[in-house]
Amino acid sequence: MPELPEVETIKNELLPYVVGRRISSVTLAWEGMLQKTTPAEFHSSICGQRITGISRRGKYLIFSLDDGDSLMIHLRMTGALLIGGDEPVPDYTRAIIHLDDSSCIFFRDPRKFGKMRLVKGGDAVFGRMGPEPLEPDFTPRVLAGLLAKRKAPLKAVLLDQGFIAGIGNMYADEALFSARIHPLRGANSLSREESRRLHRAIQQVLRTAIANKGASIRSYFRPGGEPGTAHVQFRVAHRGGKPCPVCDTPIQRIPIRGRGSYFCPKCQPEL
DNA sequence: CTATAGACCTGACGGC
DNA sequence: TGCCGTCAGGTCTATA
Repeated sequence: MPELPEVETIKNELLPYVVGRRISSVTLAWEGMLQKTTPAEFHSSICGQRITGISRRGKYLIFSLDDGDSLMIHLRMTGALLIGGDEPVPDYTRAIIHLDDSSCIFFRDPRKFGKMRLVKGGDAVFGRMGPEPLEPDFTPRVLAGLLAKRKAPLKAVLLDQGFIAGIGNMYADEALFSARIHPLRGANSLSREESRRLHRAIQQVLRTAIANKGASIRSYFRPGGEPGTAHVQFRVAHRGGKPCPVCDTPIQRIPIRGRGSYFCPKCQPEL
């Protein structure tokens, strides 16, 4: 499932294929993926525009278009953007963005959770969104300040995009393991030392995953169709019942806020 | 303001 | 073999 490292990889690998290309048309196989736009409005706005760049904010991809509009794409759980030529359309393709060199981008999404939105002029609009965890302004001090304001379980807080942008279920678990902190700890209960460890763990886990081109734990594929390899290094995420790589204790799985949360009960003690 | 529950979706999987 | 229930989780919306 695409989180920050996966979306970053998709952006990086899509970029050389689409920058400078003009969008000739868009085929919508599932109109429910459009947000705040009718299909007619969407088509008339997007067709003919040239793609000048792609950026990422949290888990959003933003395609910049040459008359100042932005195409925002969120892949949610099972979305993928695949570079296509004249091969048959992949299963579960919900939209096809046709480009002027007769290539295209397939928006494949088995569960239909993914969203597209065209924003006219100005900056792309997001909901409440916290700092980018890999930007220089995300300092240990900033994280400590944010944590102090929240008393919900740390796991729930890390998944809140208004707290930090881009972290999802897998990387929240990996970061908490790396920092040796239990996922149910109240966010405002961390010591200065623990908060510093968490800051370091978040950055290290995300950077490593980007270097490995993302984690293909379920339906994530890179634009060329290849999987990523970040999941090979996962130490707790989706490893329920398997031995902890540090102490051999079986990895536990508990639901927190409706999400499966994996951790080592010995390396991440409750108190 | 924070916190939480439900809705959106459908493939995969276990039990009978 | 097939049917059915349950689970997976990112984000938006509604409610306390």
